[in-house]
Amino acid sequence: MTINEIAKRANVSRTTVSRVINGTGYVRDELKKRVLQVIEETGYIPSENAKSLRTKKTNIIGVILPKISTETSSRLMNGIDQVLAPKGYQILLTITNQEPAKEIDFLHLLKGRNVDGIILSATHIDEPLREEIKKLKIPFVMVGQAMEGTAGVVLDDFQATYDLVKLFIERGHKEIGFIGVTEEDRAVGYLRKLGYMKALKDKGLEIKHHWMQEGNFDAASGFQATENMAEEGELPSAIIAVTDRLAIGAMQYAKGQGLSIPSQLAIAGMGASEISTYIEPQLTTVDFSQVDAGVEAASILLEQLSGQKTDTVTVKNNYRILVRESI
Amino acid sequence: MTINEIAKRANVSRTTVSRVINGTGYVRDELKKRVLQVIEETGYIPSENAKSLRTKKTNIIGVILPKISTETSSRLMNGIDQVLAPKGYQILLTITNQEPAKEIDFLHLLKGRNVDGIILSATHIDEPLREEIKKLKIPFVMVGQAMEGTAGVVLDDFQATYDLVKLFIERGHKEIGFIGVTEEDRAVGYLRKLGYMKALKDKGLEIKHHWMQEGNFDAASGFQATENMAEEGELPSAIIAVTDRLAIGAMQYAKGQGLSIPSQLAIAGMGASEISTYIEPQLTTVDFSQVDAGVEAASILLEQLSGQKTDTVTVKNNYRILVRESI
DNA sequence: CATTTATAAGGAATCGATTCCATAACTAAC
DNA sequence: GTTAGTTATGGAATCGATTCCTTATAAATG
Repeated sequence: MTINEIAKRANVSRTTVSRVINGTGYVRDELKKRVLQVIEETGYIPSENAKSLRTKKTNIIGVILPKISTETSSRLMNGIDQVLAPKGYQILLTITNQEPAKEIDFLHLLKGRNVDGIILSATHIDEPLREEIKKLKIPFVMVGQAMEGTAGVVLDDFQATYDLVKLFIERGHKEIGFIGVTEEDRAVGYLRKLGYMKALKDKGLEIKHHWMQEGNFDAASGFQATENMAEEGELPSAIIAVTDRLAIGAMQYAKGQGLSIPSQLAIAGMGASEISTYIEPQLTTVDFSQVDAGVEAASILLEQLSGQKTDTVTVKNNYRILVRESI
Repeated sequence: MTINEIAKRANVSRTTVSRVINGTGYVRDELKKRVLQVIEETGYIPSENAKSLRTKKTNIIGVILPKISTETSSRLMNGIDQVLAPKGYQILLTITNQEPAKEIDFLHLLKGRNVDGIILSATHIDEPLREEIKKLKIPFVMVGQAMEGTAGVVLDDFQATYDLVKLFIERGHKEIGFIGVTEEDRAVGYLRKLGYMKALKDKGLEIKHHWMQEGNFDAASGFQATENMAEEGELPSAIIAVTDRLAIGAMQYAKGQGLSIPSQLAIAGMGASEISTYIEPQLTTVDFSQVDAGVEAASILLEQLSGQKTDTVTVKNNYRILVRESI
């Protein structure tokens, strides 16, 4: 079924059919009825493809995510969709599975698909990627990472960690351990570590090497990291982990050793995962409100789409420390 | 930048440029080089849009999900993407937010976008939807729900629940409570309840009315449901909840009452959520392997895409009961 | 009554690709 | 030396819509 077919059946020109569908221009009531009738009968659905070839608007937004099965990503998507769907935009989803090269591939691919805009959730960002982004020339918003001259929503990983450490210090802790991840992950690995170190330094506390451990992203490595701390010297009185899962691993270790939380070992995570509310004791964590970040990113994109110059807007998304039983 | 522009700059016809890009037909090496050079210089990316208008293939698969921020959905997406991405397909994602009317809207929308195929994860399915699916005429796979004459991947909610109850009975339990959800959710609400009741009946156990409670999808309602059981009579010796969160609510109630799990109250959930492994005691649950379901659904779709007649294939996805500390 | 102006509808160009068809030159075969 | 096959290229149609332009009638204005 094409517009030509409809035109023929309704005995009008395809121009008229187009007018009826889009409600533009003048069409006699009688013809309009006839056309609508035929459309109804045939179940005709206009080809968005052909339409957007002519109008140069696809109503599709490309989204590039590092992973899909994480609370971070799905919350972000949730926020993005909340804003985009009511405006009639669909989401073309691409997932890099953390492979850096794919980010550039997908940028090309999305451009080739003539998407109206792109939202990129990047875990790291290097020079080639920066280059590609600069030559994009279509509405673009980056989330999770800042980039000069590009609109973005950043989560203040540095400050959040800083504040979390400060909270511990204000509560009297002087020995604060840290379980991080690889610095290749700029936000979670690098910036959070920096926030931790800066806070200790500012408050005149010693940074002990064995109190800084590194895990990957699962609970087992949080357990291991805590064990390492204990074996390489004394356990601190408090531990901050850069993800909730790592924190839960630390909790498991503490429980296994018969240490009471928080009196003998205070523990905090980051990310406000669902688990953090169900674990016992309930885990203190930082909520980066990823949903809001998605909403914000999509909103900025919509502004760009409507022609406003918001290229260099960088919004810092709010975080909240959720103080719960574990500290 | 269009193919015409490239043709002009390379001083060849657009036909030749097309041949170079697609590696079809005959092109002199010299010309090929010249064209590639120009493409490189200009950063030209062919319009998939124009391409698919002509070729009638978009390499896009539409996916309709009830929600995005659930482990079920993101696991499913994970599986789908694993299969589709390597084959060069992109995913156009639409989210109904549980609004039934949107399923039909999105079906139309996706068809209008000329997607090559559609995967629908439906929570319920009524006559209008059935009608729409029948007139689709493009490769289509349904997951989570079976439908006559349509390819699909189903999770055997009935049998899984049946088996879970059977397991309890084999372990000596004679008083088994059930926390369900609204029957409007056919799989989680209706089928699981049926499985529970059938198992009790088959084993000659009494179905006590107050042992069958209904919650929504959060832990609080699981807590509430368990409290109701206790207040309306005696607590059973075991409780099966249709989601892990409900089960966790039940656990919270039990802990609050000083009941030891599993000796005084055995508890099992369903869904194999991440939390289930971290909660204490670790929750016994049913893993429906949603990732596999996604893989399976995408694979069936690929078969249809390659022209095979797999319209009526319905694959039952395997489930596994994960026996852990809570029973 | 002549001349705008609003209403109404269609013809044809256009968007950016692919692909069928025609043509030409060169090589190989009988 | 004609015929057939291979290599090489471009012209033009096509996909399914939108939109500019033209034309025709009817109503309104001076």
